[in-house]
Amino acid sequence: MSVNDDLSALFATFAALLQIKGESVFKAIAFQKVSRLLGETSVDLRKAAAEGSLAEMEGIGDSSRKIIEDYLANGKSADFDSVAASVPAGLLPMLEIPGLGPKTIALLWKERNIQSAEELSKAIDAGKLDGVKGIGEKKIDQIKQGIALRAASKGRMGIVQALAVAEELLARVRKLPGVEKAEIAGSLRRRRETIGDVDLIAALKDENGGEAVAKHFTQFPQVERVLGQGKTKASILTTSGLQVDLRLVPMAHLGAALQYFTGSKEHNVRLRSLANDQGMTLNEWGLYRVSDYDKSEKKTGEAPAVKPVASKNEAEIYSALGLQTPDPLLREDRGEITAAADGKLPKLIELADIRGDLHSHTVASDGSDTILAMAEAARDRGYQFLAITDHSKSQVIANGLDAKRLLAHVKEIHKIGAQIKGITLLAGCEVDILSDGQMDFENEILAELDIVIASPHVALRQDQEKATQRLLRAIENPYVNVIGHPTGRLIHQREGLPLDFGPIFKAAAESGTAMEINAAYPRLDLNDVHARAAIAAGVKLSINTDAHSTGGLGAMIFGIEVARRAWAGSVDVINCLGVSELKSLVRRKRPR
DNA sequence: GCCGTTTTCGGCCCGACTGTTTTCAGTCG
Repeated sequence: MSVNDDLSALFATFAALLQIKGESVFKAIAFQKVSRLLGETSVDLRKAAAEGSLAEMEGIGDSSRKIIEDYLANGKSADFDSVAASVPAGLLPMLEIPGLGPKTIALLWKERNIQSAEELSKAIDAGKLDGVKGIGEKKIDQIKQGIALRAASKGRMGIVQALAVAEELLARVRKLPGVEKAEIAGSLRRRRETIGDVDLIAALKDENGGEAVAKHFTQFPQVERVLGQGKTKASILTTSGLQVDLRLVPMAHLGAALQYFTGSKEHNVRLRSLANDQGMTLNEWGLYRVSDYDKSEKKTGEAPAVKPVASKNEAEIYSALGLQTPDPLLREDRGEITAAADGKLPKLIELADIRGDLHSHTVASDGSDTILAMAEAARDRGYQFLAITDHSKSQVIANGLDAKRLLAHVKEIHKIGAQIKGITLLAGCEVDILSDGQMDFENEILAELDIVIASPHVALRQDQEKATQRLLRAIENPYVNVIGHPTGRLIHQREGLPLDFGPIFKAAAESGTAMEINAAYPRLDLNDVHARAAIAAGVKLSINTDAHSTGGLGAMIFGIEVARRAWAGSVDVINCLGVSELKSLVRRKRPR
């Protein structure tokens, strides 16, 4: 964990503590914002504090600045510690129980001295919650279910798995008789790397047909448990442990619902605030003039009885607010609304811009297909080139190639490349970056290759200083063209190297070394935030699948989506170059 | 706690749903 991550976590916990203590919700929200800001920024907080530029970051005021400075100087925050000491630590995880919020947690603590989820379960079973004011039989039941639900749902699911579940359900929803149109919304539509729950939106053929559609939905074979069901919404837990909410709206309001439920929450808050500035109000039904809206009759679950400024599709809503429509993947309140207002949203990279994959494996190391099979599969995808990059000798477990085998492999790749039509094969290697930054092969060997990917595979628990120096040394090697999966992280499994990206991106930009977005789940490494910082530093990206079979080449789309979330255009990605441009890129870095 | 091209004080996004209540509080997304 970097110091940025540590501080981000500290502010998130601080916000939760304030909520439970019942302090101003705005104070808690302010700290939540600081937490998000620190988690996503590429600014090195240690440097920013030293230069006195902390206060320049929007959202960080005097109090937050002092907490950060205190933490940097002393390894802890006195403000935080004194608040933390006044609230039992066991209360914080209770916030994860659905249906249980800070007010109820505080109430149970004060009235019944309940200090953890375990104590809460016991108290419910022993009937000790009877007689607490504001907590009735149903509420107790709801809490009980919430505890069971938290145990049943497995937390956040990886995007690849969640997408598969969601698309299967979406196909079924689209076939239901009452449904005109249906789409995925929520964080899955934004393609976040992990998904808490899935939001589906369905437009009804008949406004009153919601109940029937909801009923069908709850009877799908994927349903493990029904969490709720009405005429505008149904909620289920799937057999795979994923919560899926289906929203049912009239066709005329589909755009507004899609916008609203795609979010993110922060994007929507900023957008609605912008609407207010312009005398309008935005909600899940549409964009309305405040003067009209205030006069309208509003019934719960029905569209307001007044003509909206916009509601049919997302584009007309953004347009009415004077904005370009940001791609769903950009809607994270990371500057997209300001850019949209200035007409400066980037032209994002697309799958069709990709001309080849620069990182793949064959049976020579730990892949399962031959050079020829991989080449044909790449050609079938319309690629102009494919780099074969099997592992180097240190990767014994992956049957890594020693120098002799590698040189024979290079010959073989070139031989097959000369025979096959319609695609250029590049003979490369995924060379291990050893723990001190040395390459797993001598430069004389690397010089025989068309392209070199250098990746960290071992010693992934190094401290920031060591890990950063290690990658810097690799970047400075004239034969290294791409740093593969730079952090080595595995989502949900491994943190990866705690790199200081500032100097790394600077060195990569100056030397003409690309940084990889490894498209294979659970790598997705670099992630969206770091990839965006890389682009800002002038670094070129390389999006690769790290395919270990012909099927693995299909993961490219997930790398593209990370790149889009990083605001990347095709000019930022070397996989969009032609073969000769690519070769001259490699040549430029090498000694003459 | 943070912010300001109407503000250095007074706001801070919005609606649905649920439960415990007779008019509202809490939770959620």
